[in-house]
Amino acid sequence: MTRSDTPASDARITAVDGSEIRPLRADARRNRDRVLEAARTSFGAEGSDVSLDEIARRAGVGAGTVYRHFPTKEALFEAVVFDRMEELVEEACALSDDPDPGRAFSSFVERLAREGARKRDLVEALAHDGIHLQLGESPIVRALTDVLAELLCRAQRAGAVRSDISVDDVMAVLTGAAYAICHSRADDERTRRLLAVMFDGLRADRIAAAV
Amino acid sequence: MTRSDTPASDARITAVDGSEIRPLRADARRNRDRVLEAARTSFGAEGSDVSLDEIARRAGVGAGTVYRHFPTKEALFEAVVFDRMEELVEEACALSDDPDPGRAFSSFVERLAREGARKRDLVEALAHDGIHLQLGESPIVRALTDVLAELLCRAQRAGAVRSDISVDDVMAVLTGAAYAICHSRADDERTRRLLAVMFDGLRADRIAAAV
DNA sequence: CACTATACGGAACGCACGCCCCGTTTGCTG
DNA sequence: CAGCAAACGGGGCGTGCGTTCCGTATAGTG
Repeated sequence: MTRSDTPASDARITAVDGSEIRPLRADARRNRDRVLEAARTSFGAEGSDVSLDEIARRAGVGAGTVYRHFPTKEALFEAVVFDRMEELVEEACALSDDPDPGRAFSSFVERLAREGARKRDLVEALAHDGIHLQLGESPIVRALTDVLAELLCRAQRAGAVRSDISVDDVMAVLTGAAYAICHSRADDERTRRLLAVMFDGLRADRIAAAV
Repeated sequence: MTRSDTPASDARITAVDGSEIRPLRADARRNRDRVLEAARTSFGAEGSDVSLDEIARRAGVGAGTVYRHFPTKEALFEAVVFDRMEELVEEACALSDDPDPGRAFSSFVERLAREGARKRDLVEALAHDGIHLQLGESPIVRALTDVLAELLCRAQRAGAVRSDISVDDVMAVLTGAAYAICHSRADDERTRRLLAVMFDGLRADRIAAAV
């Protein structure tokens, strides 16, 4: 959804640019939500290469209806990704005042990695893979990066995370971890081990000499 | 190439099943090599979603010629990947009798990660992403896994690598690292840092409590 | 209830891609 | 050099997918 926190929360819609738009008709809103939900499921499970007809079918809607709400497949994909990122940013903000910076960082990193491991669209978006997001440097990505940077910086100052890496490095590590988990048919145990390797690699103590 | 170490090393060809086939005509062999070379470049740079016509064009050859040598696009992709893996297995075997098991393991893992970071087909193959390889459990993949297992086991016994992970875990980590590197526009410095994080995570000392 | 703007669905279009076919060319052999 | 099997190339076919269009249905309004 372009705006509005929960589906069908309000009849009024705010476009991306902030301008007010006439409220949608009831059936239109319902269909829009269905499409978005189907898209979340489909893109999450299979990534951006699910066909739009398939999404329309799963939403119980004609293809034309999808295009009335989202000008392009890419726009629909972006909407899904943005929603997910928005949720993540909120969660990260909630962790911002955790008294233990190391724990706050770890919690969020694990959350993001696990989310990415089950939502292929997220990995694609973070890795600039598959559909190319126009707004690769959009406000949401920016917000996510910023809040992660905040958590990282605090964790580094607290001596919980190695000091030689940047936010972008962490994002790359996260992306790789999520990709590895969801593409290696990882069960819970393997997922746990892969995350453990990642976390040990991110820790501050014993920075290894480069090989 | 289905067999034969260097392009145009011999006029005789051995098919996948080991049966002898009449030697190729000179122009056929030359074109076959050109196609394979173009495919290596294309698949390496862009992954499996380069069009076959594009590969044919880069090879200076008609599409029909490609299909005379490789029955399907997938077969061509497999041929490229198999070649790469064969090279890697050879390198790994050469490291097998290194007196320092930890170093041998590290060298190969770094080699594999860096190779994957520059050859998208490899990452796709290892991650079962993109084109689905029929021979996902082919001899070459098996060989690569086995030789890596050997290196890993020795490194673990020597106390250089954490003992709680399996070959499949290491393959997953490698895949993720390669993916992260090639999809984050990583320069040399970032690549070095990402590899450092991976290696630190793989080390034996200080296995962190799971988060 | 009638009327209209709004929204719907799915047939249709254009395009790109994997793959095949066949008239033509070319390397090999006697 | 002649003859033929082998190989070539690129036009063409079928399919799937993103996108558009338009005749039909319906929610909102007075």
